Amino acid sequence: MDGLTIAEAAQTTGWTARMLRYIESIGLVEAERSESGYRLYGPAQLQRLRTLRELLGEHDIGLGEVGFARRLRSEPKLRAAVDQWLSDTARRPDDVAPADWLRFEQEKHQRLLADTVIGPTTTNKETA
Amino acid sequence: MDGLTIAEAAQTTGWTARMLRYIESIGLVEAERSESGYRLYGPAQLQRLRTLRELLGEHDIGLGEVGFARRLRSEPKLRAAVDQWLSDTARRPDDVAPADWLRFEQEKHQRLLADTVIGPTTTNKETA
DNA sequence: CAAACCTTGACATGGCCGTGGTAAGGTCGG
DNA sequence: CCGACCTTACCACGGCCATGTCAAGGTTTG
Repeated sequence: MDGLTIAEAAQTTGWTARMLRYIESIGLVEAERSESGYRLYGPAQLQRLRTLRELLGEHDIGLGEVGFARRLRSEPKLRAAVDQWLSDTARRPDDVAPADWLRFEQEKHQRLLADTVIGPTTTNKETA
Repeated sequence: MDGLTIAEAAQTTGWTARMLRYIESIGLVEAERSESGYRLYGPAQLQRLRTLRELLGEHDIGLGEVGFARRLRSEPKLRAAVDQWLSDTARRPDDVAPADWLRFEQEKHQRLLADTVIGPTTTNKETA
């Protein structure tokens, strides 16, 4: 059998055994398994665990964010959607609404209200 | 004054006024302000809010993740660090540890134990 | 001016995250 | 064979996230 057991790996990397299991459960750094099911950490994993620790320490992020970054890279569709939304920051749909979009939106607003006017005070009390 | 008020914007976009404020507080979609401080949503913001809603609905992510994605793009240092860690997935430091890294690590382990041996049972009871 | 809107700020909730602990049971090494 | 280790599964707890709700006070408008 080659590779450190989970407790040994925990010690050399600075995590706890518990966290090593957790880290594995969220898809970052998974260990090999011995025939009987014991986790075995090789040099690659150990290094990875150490750098992960550094990563979290230096920047203000958590395991969750790293996991999300991983999703971003493994799900190109998601990546594309998010990226597009982010770059869309200042794009105004002039082409869609000619000039008086405002009145348009407000009229729609009125229409919506009209449809909902059933309550007493008619007060627009957070009509969610 | 041009632009929808927060309640109007909430209605046409499907969010609640509360959430519009929250979304602004975390840096996504911020509205203009009238002289007296009222939030004013223009067509660009409205569109953005709608697409944001779609984004969250279609993929399984939350406002937090979008915020993080934004950080990734605005903090190149962070981006680089995370990206590097992620791509590092299978890189083994053969160059660092010649061949018997295992024994090396295990000896270090022993040394650590030796230094800590003070308790009674010496049991390696999760020596964290 | 009064009603209905807006502002910020604070408190409250339910759910998930990171973590620890423990129990029931298999494995390994002297 | 026994003690120390490993496994999974569960419960627990504090913290933060996403929301709601309310209070105190300004603004807009019929």
